[in-house]
Amino acid sequence: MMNEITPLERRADGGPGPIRRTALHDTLVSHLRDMIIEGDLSPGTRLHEGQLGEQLGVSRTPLREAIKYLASEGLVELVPSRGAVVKRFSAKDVHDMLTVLQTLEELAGKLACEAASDAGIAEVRALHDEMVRRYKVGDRLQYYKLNQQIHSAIVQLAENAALADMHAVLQTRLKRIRFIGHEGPEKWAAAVAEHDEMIVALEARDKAKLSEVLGRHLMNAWERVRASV
Amino acid sequence: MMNEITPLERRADGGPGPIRRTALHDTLVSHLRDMIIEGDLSPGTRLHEGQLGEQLGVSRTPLREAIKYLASEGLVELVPSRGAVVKRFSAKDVHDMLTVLQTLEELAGKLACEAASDAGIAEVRALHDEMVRRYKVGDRLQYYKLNQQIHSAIVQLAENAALADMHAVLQTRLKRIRFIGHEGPEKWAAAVAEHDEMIVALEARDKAKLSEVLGRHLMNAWERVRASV
DNA sequence: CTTTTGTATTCTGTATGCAGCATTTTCTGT
DNA sequence: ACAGAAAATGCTGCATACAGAATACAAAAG
Repeated sequence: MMNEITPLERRADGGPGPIRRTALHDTLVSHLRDMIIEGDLSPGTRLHEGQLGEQLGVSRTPLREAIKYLASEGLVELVPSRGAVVKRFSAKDVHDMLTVLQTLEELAGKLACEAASDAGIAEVRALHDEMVRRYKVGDRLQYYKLNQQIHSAIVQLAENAALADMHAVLQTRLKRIRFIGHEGPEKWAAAVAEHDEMIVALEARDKAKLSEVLGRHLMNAWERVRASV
Repeated sequence: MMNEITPLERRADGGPGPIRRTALHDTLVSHLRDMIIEGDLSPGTRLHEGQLGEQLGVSRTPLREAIKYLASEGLVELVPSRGAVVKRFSAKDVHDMLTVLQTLEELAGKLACEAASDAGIAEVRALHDEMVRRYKVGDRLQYYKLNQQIHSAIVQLAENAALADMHAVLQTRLKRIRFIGHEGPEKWAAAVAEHDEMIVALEARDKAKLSEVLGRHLMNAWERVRASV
């Protein structure tokens, strides 16, 4: 990754077309979040208000507001009188997050089997098939993205906003890690196999099974990334 | 509740003594959070930047930053071009939150039995005894506060930062509700009895038992508050 | 050469000002 | 009197400006 830092798309210019005048706050938050996740802002980096604001083409005020938002999300840390730094996660932190994520997904699995519509399940199946396709081609990036989407989709099926919130926060915090985690072929194959079990269990609405597989999947996730943390 | 809205303590004056120049941001966040929890700012209320800032004796800038922080925490909702309003929770929202909280506390119970020091457990016991004392006297407010503290303390014993974070967010969101929930004598007695089971299980480091009791306790919590939501 | 202290610069924290959007009030035509 | 339009008001969103804290640097003392 390590992209150049680019100014935000603002479309404040009189360009034609439907002006997506999305609130700057949201845009900034997403942008910064992505920069952190993708490693443009690595852990420990100080978020320099003046400099960063200039690079993004935004004044300090909305930038500071976005930083505060991300601080509450746990991606950056606020140091009094010294600004904000990108939070650094220890191996234990990652393990802890995965432990909680595991519990949440087990719950999501149970709830999803009860609450999901057939159409919803079909959508997850579609994502799954697409992911397997990417796996066979060896497209790691798209594989990862679809992988995340599937987990999020299952959580969505649970129809529990609080659960979705908590899951999203942890998943975001972990994205930076998972993004890096490059497992070998055999572990990758194992992960795909687990996903296969997942989708089958979901389609069968087998609560216990789905919950178990999701839990196991995340336990193994730790094994897969522990080396790189 | 419904206190007067008071200006923040700032100690910017040249008063003697160790100046607790705690960052204004943190102070503001806590203050606003409390105002929301205690009902000074009820759900649906618009957070008027100018007015509120004047009442608190703070300019709009830091106030806006604090609001953004609380938005990420889920206590307020940001409406583009129309500011922020205190988030309103439906009965389903509360139920969903309790469901997740239940799962998290079950996990916390298991981890606490493994990780807790004897001293840590003793502290929880002390809180528990104090709570029972308050119960017998009928001091509802202190009872509630100690109740919350005990749950938080058990989560702390689990030594899992991510778990503590998620738990804190949900507990904060729910505080507003629980604060209101005034159960009758018999339900109150039942709750205390459950707490008794909890502390015994914790002292015995009985993972399964503690987890089970915590889960049951929160299921019952829903029964206790559902009427008032 | 190392350490310390005073100064200068840089950055954060807070306040204020201005422009644009939303809403409400008022004016006008029927 | 009533409906619609236009003006006016109030508020948010963003930018800028100023003050205080922290850091970096440099000069002087040991």
